Amino acid sequence: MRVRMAPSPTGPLHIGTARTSLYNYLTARHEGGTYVLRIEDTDTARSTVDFERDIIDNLHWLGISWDEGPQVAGGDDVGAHGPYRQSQRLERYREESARLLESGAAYHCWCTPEELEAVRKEQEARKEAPRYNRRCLNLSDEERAAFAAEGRPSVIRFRVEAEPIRFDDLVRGEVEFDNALLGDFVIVRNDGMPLYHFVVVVDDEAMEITHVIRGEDHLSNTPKHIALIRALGYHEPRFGHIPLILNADRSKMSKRKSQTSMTAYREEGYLPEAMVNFLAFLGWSPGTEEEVFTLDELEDRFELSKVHKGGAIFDRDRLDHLNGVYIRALSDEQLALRLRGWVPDAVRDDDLLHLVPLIKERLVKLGDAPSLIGFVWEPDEVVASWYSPELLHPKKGGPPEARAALEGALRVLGELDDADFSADVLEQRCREAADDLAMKAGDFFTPIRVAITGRTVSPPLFASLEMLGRDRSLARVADAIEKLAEVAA
RNA sequence: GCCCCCAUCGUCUAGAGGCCUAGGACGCCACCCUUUCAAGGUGGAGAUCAGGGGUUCGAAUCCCCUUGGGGGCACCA
Repeated sequence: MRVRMAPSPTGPLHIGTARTSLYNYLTARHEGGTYVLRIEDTDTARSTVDFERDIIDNLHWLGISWDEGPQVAGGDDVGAHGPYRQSQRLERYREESARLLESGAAYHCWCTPEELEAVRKEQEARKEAPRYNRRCLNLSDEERAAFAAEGRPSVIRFRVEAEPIRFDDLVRGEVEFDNALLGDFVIVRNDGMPLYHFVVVVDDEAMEITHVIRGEDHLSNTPKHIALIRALGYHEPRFGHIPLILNADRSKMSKRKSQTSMTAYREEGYLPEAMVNFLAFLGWSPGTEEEVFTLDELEDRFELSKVHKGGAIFDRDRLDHLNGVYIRALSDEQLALRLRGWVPDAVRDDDLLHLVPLIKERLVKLGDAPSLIGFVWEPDEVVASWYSPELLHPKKGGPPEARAALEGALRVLGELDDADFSADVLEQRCREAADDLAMKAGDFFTPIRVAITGRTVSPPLFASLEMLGRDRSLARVADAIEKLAEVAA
């Protein structure tokens, strides 16, 4: 079995492309097949090497690897079926279109876009299917020669036979189309660049692809491909059309309505293993109630035959949940390592490691870390700017209660030396202080929490104090008291 | 407009004729734990299986129709 993914570098890696790539990858691995990456860059106007890099890097990031094709953006090919970039295969396409021309399966067409548009309008007015009227197929030799002599550029059209096309789709079963409804479509543009439907067929043959697994949006294009395959005398691969990933309104997932670029999710701090797990379950399930799977396990369990037919909405809540599951499953050391990019360089590795237990179970995405523990490395003024004096008030209480708690804290913290400034001791002393003041523990802690972290929601208070250290903690409590006073004045 | 595909809680899904008075997960709501928030635990609301016809002793599961949704019909991929 040989399968492939064929992204077009006309944009960053799309969630849908990633999922299709994943399904291909899993199928190849599960069946012991070969996986090929082909870059479909015939749209020279929109393709860039930067997009190619985004696609390849993100695929690697997800843990998807391939046996043939470029491994690095702009890099050399690996594999015996290259080149793997369509822009480097132009000669082959030219030869194959020449064969089609010669056999009469394709013909030159000189119609201008304006002429085509006029015909289309007429057909619409008559409620006919809009398709090419074959004017150029029926040209006399003299007319043809005249156009050619004129030097007018021409496209090459494939002559579609009026016949039913039937195939057994790997996920949908028997599907039948009537090619009599199809018009003769263009396979080579008038500037000589071959078009998608044509190159995809040429390449799949050249790369000996046996199973074409792609999005359902290609289902109705398949009869075109099969017609082309037959005209060229190629081997017909099996086709499998997987369901689409949908926007919240059930339309095909799009940039307009959803965040579709993998890079964006990566930058928010989703883990690749969570993304893979999530994507795999959008349209597939093992048929059991298990739902947390590593890539390895997916390779083992994935079966194309269990892929669904209906589309699935991309549900961020579910992704978030899974991401949390994977984050919590990481060791402190592993999580600290992953967090490195989200935390300032000034924060030392061993400090970061100590911070990890404070946030591990409240992290949804890695990118949430700064808002949770930023108070540790941000300067006092910055943290103070995060809150207004009213936030210092305990739930049931106002400025007097806040002041009492903060002054109590100032005294308690001041009594401890650096060696005793640990979460355990801190908690014990603060509880005693709360008792002395006849305050509920929670009411006593709230003003301190806000003074220290700048927020009403934070990691556990005493561990936070310990991380901050005696001097900075005292300074922040003092700042808070001052802030309270300013309002009173 | 034409062609094709699809249809189980809000969402992802289990379900391949009797195990289904439809199960799980996310989300939501309560309660417990608790210094906040999470995490965790317990419980709950939530689907007449889109609707209607068949087939069958028996249908979420098979067939047909309707409805709804989606995709495709480019000198984009």
